[in-house]
Amino acid sequence: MDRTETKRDEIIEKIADYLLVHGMKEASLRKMAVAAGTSDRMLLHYFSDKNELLTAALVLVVERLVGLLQTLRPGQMPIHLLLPHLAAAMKDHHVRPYLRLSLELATLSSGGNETYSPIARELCTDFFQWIASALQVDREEDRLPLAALAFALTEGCMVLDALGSDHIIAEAMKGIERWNKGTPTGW
Amino acid sequence: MDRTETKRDEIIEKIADYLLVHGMKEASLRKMAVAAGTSDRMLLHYFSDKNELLTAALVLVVERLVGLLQTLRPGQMPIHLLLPHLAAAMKDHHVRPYLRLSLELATLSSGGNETYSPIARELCTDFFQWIASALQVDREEDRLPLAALAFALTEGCMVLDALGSDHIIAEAMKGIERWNKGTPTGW
DNA sequence: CTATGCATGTAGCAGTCGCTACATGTGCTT
DNA sequence: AAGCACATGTAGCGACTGCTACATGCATAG
Repeated sequence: MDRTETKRDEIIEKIADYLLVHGMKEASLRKMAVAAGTSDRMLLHYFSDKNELLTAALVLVVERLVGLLQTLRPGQMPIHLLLPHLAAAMKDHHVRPYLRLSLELATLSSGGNETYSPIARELCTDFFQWIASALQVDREEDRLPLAALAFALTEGCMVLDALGSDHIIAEAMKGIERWNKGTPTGW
Repeated sequence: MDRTETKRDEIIEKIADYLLVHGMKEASLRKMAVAAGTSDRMLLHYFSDKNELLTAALVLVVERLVGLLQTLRPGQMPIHLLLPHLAAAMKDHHVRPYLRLSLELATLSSGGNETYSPIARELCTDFFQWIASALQVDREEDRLPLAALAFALTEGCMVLDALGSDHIIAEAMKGIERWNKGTPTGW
């Protein structure tokens, strides 16, 4: 492989590391250069601009997530068991950085920055597919709706977690139990 | 009231407007000064620093949200009806800015900035209480857990909305129907 | 050995940021 | 009318941002 290509890839790896730890907010060229063991000057030598660098690094982040989720693939389980499993995964220090980063990217999107929203969507789609594949359902037609439900709930818990509102998360988990014991009369 | 106090309050009102439209990312002293019809110089005359200004404005945002939610208080309804109601509220152009801002504040918190996390928590607590009060339950002990569940789900939908993943939101809504028709055998 | 091309360092530009020093104006009190 | 406190304008500092111009290295091909 081209020496230039190799160097590029090394840089991308280190920037991906950096982004997962420090997030987009800390991603200035100078800081990333230090993290990659080079200079801002060199980052712009290997990449045409900051945008291209970040895009390449975020694509790698997505690839890493896919790999990580494959190693974590749990046996299929019904949704009322899967949800607490997901809430726990949110705290897992392997998974958490990806969720934190996707939250940050979602916020950027929400703020009008459309640069990275395709990548952010892909991050989320991967999570979604993973949940869908881990879901045990009676009728196959229920898989996607219930997976979407579980995913939305997980994202919500992530926001609450970011706020440090752990007590609301705990209440929500109790809510799942109530829901599972579902008293159809009341609803 | 003190003239200074009056001027301060005027500024706070306009900054709150600005934050709800443009978010924290666009909240530089110079930009906010233009929005408030004054100069950055004057903002720092009425407030000791940017932090104090933003805190005051965000407190007002919280107060406004409380008022807004009171006017929107729907009749109590069971959770399977409330959830689509909440998903719709998320798109409402009165409510949406508050959700967007709380998402941004949550992301800031998640990134280590603890300056505004108390205010962000309060924003969320207010939403949570509002949902709890709008919930119709058989057993009073189910109110908080189910409200927390509904709230987490709403926050999750907000993230998906920020990403433009409307199709996943739609799936999640279908998932709620499935859940409501709950086939206990499968779960 | 020389020449060409890539790698890298140094320095700096133009912009934004939060914040401040200094001066001027303006209106109220005595 | 004089003086004083507050209001406001102008200008700028030092730090950071993305990015670039210019020069020097070094290595490999002819």
